[in-house]
Amino acid sequence: MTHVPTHRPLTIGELSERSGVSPSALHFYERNGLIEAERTAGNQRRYRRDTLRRVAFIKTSQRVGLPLKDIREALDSLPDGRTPTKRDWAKLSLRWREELDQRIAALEHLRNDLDGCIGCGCLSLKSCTLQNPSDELGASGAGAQRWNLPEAEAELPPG
Amino acid sequence: MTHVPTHRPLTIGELSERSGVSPSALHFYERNGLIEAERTAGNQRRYRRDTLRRVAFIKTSQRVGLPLKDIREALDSLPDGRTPTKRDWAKLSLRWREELDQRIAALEHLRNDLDGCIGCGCLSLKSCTLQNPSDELGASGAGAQRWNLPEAEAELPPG
DNA sequence: GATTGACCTCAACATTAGTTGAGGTTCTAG
DNA sequence: CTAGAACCTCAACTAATGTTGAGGTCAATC
Repeated sequence: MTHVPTHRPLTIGELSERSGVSPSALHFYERNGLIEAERTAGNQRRYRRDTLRRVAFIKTSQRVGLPLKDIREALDSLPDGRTPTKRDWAKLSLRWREELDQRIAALEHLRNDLDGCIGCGCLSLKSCTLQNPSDELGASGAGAQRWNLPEAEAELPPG
Repeated sequence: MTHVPTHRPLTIGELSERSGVSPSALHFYERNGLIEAERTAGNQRRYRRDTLRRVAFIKTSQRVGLPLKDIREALDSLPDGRTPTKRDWAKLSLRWREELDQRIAALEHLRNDLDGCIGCGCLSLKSCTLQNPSDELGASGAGAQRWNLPEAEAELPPG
């Protein structure tokens, strides 16, 4: 076996291949403060190996449905070691879990409404539950959620 | 009460107010073939009243997570009466339900994986379940919804 | 020392779902 | 008839999440 120094930093190609994230996306993450890299004398990126874990965290968070902005905040909130440790991950993943729970609950609620409306066909803007989602997510808690819901119910843009 | 003729077509302002969809969005839907309108002599839009139902259908479909493209296809697939009738709605809502089921299942799967990984902290790109999505959200991501945590106010630096 | 693949930056484009604004017209109430 | 609200079109912009390409440099190999 060739001796491959385990601590050698990763090139962008290596990080890309190992993480499954394209180089252009890695550039993008860097521009947006999600990851960082040292540079060689010739200005090429060299990633510390724990960047792999960082990228893994980003990917998982995206799967949960979080926008990069929030993921960045989460990462920024970590003690300055930055890349999530086991302990960090445990904490953050609990938060992610709550988000997931809410998301699932909202979809299940919608499914219920949908079931109630199949065969009804009213789709009434006034009375159909499906058309009046506001109480739904409001009731489901924290007031934190907001999807593409029609907040326009209250107000239309000023003429 | 003033006598308001029930069959008078709707102006865009009326449709907007009654549907909770902004005029600009209605324009947008029209440009994309989701709704249509007749015009007055002076070129203003007049919507048949069943457009309300059509817009309701669009909104609900969006809540399920479908992109407009798919919603348009569904509408286009209807017998030429176009705006979904009760019967149409029953058929389509069954399809929507399947969509929803899949989305929910995918999220639940993810939640399971997340639970399995809390405290594990590996986030290994090779072995962690979380890092190896089995075709879950990746495929169904067409209309993947994003939920914004409202407290997240920080901005990403300009691209 | 030349080649070649990997890398660099910067700008533009892609997609989805719209919003905003400028500049002009129509409709309706008084 | 006129004022003002509502409407029209068209273009440009927003936001998120990147991708693509042009033009040029670096690094490793023959």
